[in-house]
Amino acid sequence: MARTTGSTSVETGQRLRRAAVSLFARHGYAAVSMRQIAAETGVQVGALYNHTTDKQSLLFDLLSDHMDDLMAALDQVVLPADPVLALEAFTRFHLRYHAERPDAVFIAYMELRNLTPENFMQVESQRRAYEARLEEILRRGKAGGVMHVADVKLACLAIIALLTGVTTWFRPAGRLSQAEVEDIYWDMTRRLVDA
Amino acid sequence: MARTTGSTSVETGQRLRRAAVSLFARHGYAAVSMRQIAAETGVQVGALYNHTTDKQSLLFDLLSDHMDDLMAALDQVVLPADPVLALEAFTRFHLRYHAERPDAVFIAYMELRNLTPENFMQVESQRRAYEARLEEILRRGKAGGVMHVADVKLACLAIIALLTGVTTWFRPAGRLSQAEVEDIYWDMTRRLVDA
DNA sequence: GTCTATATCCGGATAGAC
DNA sequence: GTCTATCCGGATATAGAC
Repeated sequence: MARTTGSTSVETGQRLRRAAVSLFARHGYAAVSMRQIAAETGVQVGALYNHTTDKQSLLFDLLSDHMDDLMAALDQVVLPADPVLALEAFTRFHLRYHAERPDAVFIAYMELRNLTPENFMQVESQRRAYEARLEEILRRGKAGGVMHVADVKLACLAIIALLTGVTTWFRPAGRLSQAEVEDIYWDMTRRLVDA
Repeated sequence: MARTTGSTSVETGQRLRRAAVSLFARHGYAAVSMRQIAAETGVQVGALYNHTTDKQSLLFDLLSDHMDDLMAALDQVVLPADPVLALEAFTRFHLRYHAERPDAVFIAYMELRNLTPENFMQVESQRRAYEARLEEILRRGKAGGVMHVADVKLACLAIIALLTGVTTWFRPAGRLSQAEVEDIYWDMTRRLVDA
């Protein structure tokens, strides 16, 4: 189906990526076929290969670009010098950014094992760079005596797990609004480090 | 390869399940073939079907039995009447139980989407029953004024996410021992509810 | 209960016309 | 850039001998 005239390479490429993100999130990378992706994109199978070299590259690009976007978005946030305020800013940013892209977030941590070892290492290092930002905040808070952090690395992992877990159940039409969830989670995060 | 004499149905069935858990955890349900499972089990493909009706049933049985075992193990734990002590007991139980079966835990929350809708509903209800135990503790702690819990449901989900996240990185040979991790996570959990 | 062999289908990826 | 047609390997599951 779907328009063969008027379509540019960029547009089809975008539709392909959106289709892949949606399908991978719902069924998992390994369970989704290139035929399904083609159908969702609105082209025939062969045409996909004008926009990606193979299925693995498609997954890698989605994950790697997601991490790039996440880092770039965090860089736009002005993190206050005060560690507690910085932690609040980080918490709210993380929740909001993830709430806006549930599918991309979901595959970013569910499909890591379907990357080739080289691709996995690359994405892992991007993820560590992101976590390092949080670790730095916790380290400053601990050094300044305004947070109780027994172990910076563990607190970092705990907070990330805590916050990212929201994406597994949050629905905009649910009992709580995004803003309410954000407030409650910031409250819990703050208490977790005793700030 | 593999003994055809001296093997009983039960033994092969156990080996099959162990092989499946290990492979599913490493590569994901959809990415693992029955051939691989057969090789790891030490039998030929056809023999697998004496012990499971199909691949989907195999996954379902693993997940459902895991949830049953988890509930049964929790039932063995004597939860103190005091909510804070009960939360500590729950936290330590959860960490220890999950640390002992990293593979089973991993697939129990990674492979939910590969269940058929009916099977998914069944396992989901088992999972909710487990979470209800934690919710009850938090509800009592809040009612008794010994915990600060803005929202019981969210605190429950947050704590589960926090604790279960440990399985994604914990290795016995790592920087911290199981006991150290347990203490630090109980400390963070306690602070999270301000107990 | 396990084996070998096979039916049947679906997967990723490519070739070549338009 | 997209289409149709196809190669080819590997998937689940079954049949029938031992």
